[in-house]
Amino acid sequence: MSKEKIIQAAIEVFSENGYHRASMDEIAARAQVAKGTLYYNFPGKSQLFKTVVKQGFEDIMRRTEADLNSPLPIKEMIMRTIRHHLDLFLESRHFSHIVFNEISNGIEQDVLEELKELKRTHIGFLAKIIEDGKCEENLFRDVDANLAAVSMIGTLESVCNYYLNHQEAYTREDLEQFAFTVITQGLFISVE
Amino acid sequence: MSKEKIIQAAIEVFSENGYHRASMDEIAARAQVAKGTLYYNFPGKSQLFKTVVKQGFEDIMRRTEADLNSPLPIKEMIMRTIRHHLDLFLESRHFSHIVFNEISNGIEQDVLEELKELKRTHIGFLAKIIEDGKCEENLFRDVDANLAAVSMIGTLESVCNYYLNHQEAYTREDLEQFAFTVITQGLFISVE
Amino acid sequence: MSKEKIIQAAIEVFSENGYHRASMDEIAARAQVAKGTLYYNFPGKSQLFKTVVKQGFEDIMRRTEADLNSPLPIKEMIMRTIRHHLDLFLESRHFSHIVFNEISNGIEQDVLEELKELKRTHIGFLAKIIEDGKCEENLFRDVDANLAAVSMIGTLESVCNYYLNHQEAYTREDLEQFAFTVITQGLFISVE
Amino acid sequence: MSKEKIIQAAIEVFSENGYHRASMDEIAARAQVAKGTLYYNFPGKSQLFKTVVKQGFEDIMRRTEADLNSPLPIKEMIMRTIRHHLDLFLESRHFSHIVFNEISNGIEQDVLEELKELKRTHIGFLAKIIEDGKCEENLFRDVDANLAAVSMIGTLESVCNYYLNHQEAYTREDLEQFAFTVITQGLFISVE
DNA sequence: CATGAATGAGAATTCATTCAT
DNA sequence: GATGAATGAATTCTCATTCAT
Repeated sequence: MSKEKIIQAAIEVFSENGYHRASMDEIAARAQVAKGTLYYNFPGKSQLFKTVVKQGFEDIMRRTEADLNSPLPIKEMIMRTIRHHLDLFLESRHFSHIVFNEISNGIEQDVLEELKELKRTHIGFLAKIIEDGKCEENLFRDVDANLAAVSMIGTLESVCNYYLNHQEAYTREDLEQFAFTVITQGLFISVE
Repeated sequence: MSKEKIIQAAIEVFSENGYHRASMDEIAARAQVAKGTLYYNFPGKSQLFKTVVKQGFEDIMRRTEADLNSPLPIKEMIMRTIRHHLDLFLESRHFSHIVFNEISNGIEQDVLEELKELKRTHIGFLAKIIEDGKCEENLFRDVDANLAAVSMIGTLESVCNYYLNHQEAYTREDLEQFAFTVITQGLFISVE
Repeated sequence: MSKEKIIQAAIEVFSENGYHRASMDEIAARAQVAKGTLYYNFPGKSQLFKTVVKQGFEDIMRRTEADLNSPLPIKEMIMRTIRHHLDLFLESRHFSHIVFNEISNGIEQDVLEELKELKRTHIGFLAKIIEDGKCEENLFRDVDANLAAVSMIGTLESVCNYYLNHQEAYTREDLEQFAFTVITQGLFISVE
Repeated sequence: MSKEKIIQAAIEVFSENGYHRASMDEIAARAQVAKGTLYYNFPGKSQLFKTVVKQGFEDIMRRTEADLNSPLPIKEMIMRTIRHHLDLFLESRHFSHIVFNEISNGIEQDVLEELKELKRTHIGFLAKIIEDGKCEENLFRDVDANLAAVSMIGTLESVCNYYLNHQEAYTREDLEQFAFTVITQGLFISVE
């Protein structure tokens, strides 16, 4: 059906170009529908973008959640969470960038609000994993869980971006290992 | 003189809107010069952007360097580096975002190349601080210094972004403390 | 439909102003369509120009060819060819000028190449008429047919241009007669 | 002095680009003077253009006249006239094109009038050579001398243009010979 | 449901010209 | 005489959106 084709095309185009550089023309072309069809299915560019972003967030949360169903040690949970986020970030670099960062630019206020809400949900989702970990195994440092979630996302996104430009220097496993280490243990060897 | 006024206006406008949303019209208006004056002083939008970004990078590196030239313990150096980056990020939120993330979107190829070079320089600058620290005090974990630099930037930017939307919940000192902790020690309390 | 209206308007505007003085705004206004419609139908100014020129060339060749179908004495064929070219040149003075001369200025290289090709085709078309004449009636001097074609066009265009500025002094018939004489017999009465 | 440098630069730039594509910036750069200096010496672009065109006309007329002041047979006079015009046309292809054709486009009315006057003078100059020939040797056909002059210019310009694009196929001598033949005797071998 | 022709507001860029020094 | 920074009108082109079919 058109709607699904459009969303897939939109994911591609937004991912490759960012919100502003992405054009409805190209999305339509990529989806192999007429431009009018875009507007038949979505009220406008920003709404289409919202749908795409929403799907991305839901996707990563669903994937992560599914993988965390069975009771696992915290370390393993964090490792898996990192892995799922790396997957998403490496699949569609710009998309993740948009999702986590570009939400602010030139989008209608109301859509913007919804996007921020989605972002909050995602941060909350990660924060909850962290909070749960705190209670269960007393492994986490007593820091604000939201900030912790946010810093984790920032690290992952930034590191992925660098990796994508220097793939010759690292393997995907290096990346995972590095991310896990730096997120959980930081840069210093030990602090009294 | 016009050139300086334009750069200041451009910093503002690019910071507030990102590269694509920023219009030469608004930059000219903000700088209180005619649109032609922009093109008299800069070959085009992307070149102006490059100038602005360059200035930002040089600024933060100069500031940081100036503050680090006396011999200091590593911890203090990292703390100050973090502080300077937070300063920049909080001063011009979108600007830092652009500088560290948006460098990829729809900018002329040649300018893009120069921007990437600037970015590499900055990463190298941070990596060097980390490398030096490794040698001198044996405090750093043996991780890749470039990835370490990149992850640090990612954390700081992401955390700043969150902070700017939740200023009521945290103080600037909270932020600094959190960033320092999470960057140097990670989220976990102890590791065997 | 828009496309045809635009081409007609473009012929007018290009004819009256030449390529560079012609503005897309005016073409749009003359065609009574929005500016965007121009760009919906043609990729840009130079492509629109190319279309217009192409149509002009095809037009004159078609008209001439149609009139030369039946077997005619060479003299009559040349006369008719001259007549058709005068028609075109007098109809749209600048257009013909552009077509035959302005092809060189500030047009994208690829479009320019196509225009030159069109011009070559037209020269070849005239040269063929001349070549055929040579064989059939042994009337033509043994000169290079391409140069002959080119000099014929030059004479006609130049003479038309002058005529358009001095219409009070000559009739259209004078013009035709003069062109025929000077092209076929030259300025001198007789040469041994 | 500046004035002369500017004129030389202007000749070059107008020749290479035509009136509209030529920019005052480039003329200034080519003349190695500041842009203001152009306007100090000439009231504006069109006036500068007029000066340049005037100089071109005067130049060719002077050269031709100098070469024709000894008594010569008509044929030789025509040959020399053709030769001088070919010289000019081949030296600065676009310039001659401008001089003989582009004078009409988007130039201020008053300057345009002066340019037309210059053109008329040149046509008159050629027409006079033809008229004189008529009287003296009774060699010329009894055609309008102005039209004859104009058609001669058209032939020469058109043929030069073609030659410049096909230099591999003809020599300069071929060109001269062809031009002389076609102008004086036309394309047909004999007429009853 | 779907189309695609048409729109028009807005953006970047060019360039002849002015003017204070 | 000469300069060059500054101007702003004009120009090409883009693209989200609308609407009749």
